[in-house]
Amino acid sequence: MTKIFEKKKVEKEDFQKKKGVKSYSRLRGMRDILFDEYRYWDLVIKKANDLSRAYGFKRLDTPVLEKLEMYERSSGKSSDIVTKEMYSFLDKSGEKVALRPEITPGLVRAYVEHGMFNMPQPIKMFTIGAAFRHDKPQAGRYRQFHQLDVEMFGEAGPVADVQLILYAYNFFKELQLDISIQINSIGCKDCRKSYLDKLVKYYKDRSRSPKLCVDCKKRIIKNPLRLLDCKEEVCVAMRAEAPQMVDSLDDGCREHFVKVLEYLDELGVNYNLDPFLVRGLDYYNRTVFEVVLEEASESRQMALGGGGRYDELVEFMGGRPTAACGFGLGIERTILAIKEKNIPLKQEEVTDVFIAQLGETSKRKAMTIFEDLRRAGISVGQLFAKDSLKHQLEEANRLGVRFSLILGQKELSDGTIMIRDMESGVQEVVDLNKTRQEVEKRLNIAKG
RNA sequence: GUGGCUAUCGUAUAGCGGUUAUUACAUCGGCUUGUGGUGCCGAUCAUCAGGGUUCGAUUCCCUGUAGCCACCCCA
Repeated sequence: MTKIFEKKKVEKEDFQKKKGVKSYSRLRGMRDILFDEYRYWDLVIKKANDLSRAYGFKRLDTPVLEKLEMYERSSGKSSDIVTKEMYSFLDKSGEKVALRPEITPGLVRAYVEHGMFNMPQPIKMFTIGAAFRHDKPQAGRYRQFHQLDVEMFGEAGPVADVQLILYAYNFFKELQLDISIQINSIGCKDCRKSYLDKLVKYYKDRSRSPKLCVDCKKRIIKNPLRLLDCKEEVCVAMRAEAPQMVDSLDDGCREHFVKVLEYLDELGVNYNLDPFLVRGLDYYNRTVFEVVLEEASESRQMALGGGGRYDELVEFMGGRPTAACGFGLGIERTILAIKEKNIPLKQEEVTDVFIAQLGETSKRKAMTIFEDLRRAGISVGQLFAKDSLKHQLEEANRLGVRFSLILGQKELSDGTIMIRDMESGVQEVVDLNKTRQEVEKRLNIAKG
């Protein structure tokens, strides 16, 4: 290290020590959402609001912090999300609480707690908010991430499933992303039971079970359904011959699933039947689906969203037996996909006119004019914090305004104000009392 | 949680045992003390942290941290 360098470094450290300060950085897997990023957020949130309105879903937000027990019960005490990834801790009163690892349970809780079964069914709701999982971070995967969550309670028929899938489908399509829907039915608790017996029997066969990977040897006992989505080569090969859930559906479940698919065909929704699709949460039954990006070019193959039916969950969470279904989709992942596809964003909001001031008295007057123009619906830029005209016009230029108003001592004493055309550089002096009219006149001409 | 790759000004980068650590954009100042956009001049700003090897480390090694990639899982 050179001497100069060393000296500088020591100075910096000394400075920090003397002041008693240090700098901090974000926690791992956490992100700040900066100004430019918000342009994407606005786009996505607007699409969510528009579609929710169109399909009749209303917004409902619940707290990010809830009782730990609630997630253990709903998402499943054995699920990875609950056992390995949840941020849970004791609060100051000693209560076991958790930051939500997913959003659905909170919405179910709200449905039950507010007695929504007494309202006209179905109840259709959506929420946009943060969820937390202590995962190992990667692109599109953060410890605090945001989901759009859409749920429908009190409708058992296939139209409910279809409307949700359609919502998800249109959401991505209208954001110009090429996605496909992976869909499957995992039956109800009755027919799934007999299916699982068949499945376990298949895998326990002496010709197969010794070859299974380590994880699958556990799965066969703990959660046999998950045998199906193992990525190990041997296990993938083995599952080709395995009995499929769709063949074991009972009459009710089969009829339901067939109807869902018929509707989707009718509506022209591009879907893939995936007999091995199972989801990571315990509460699903019948229809399950995932949204994946079509682009084969990207090696990254992350689900943008997923959901399904959970007809038992409301009762399981202490409510009246209520059929329900829903889905969640990742905001960050959606934005990542939009960025990777280079989908152009709308231009930022334009500012119509800038007001510059020179000197204390004109600053006061300029602030009043700013308010007048603002109330008249004109979008006005300003930099009252700086006094030099140079700085102010620089800012005006950054904002891309068509006209700048300049108010100095001279204008103020004459009762006038200067209007500068930023393209031509032509400046005119007009009556201060007619500022608004003069601005409006010029803006109208400029806009044609 | 497991394995791999990476880490230089705000951003994007060059250098790879001895340099005044490169360049561009951005930022700030000046040319122009009441005038922006293009021009010219100048300035500020970085080797992720800690240890080791070495006469000497930004460069090599180890550990930590963070990001990325694959897996696990999922959004």
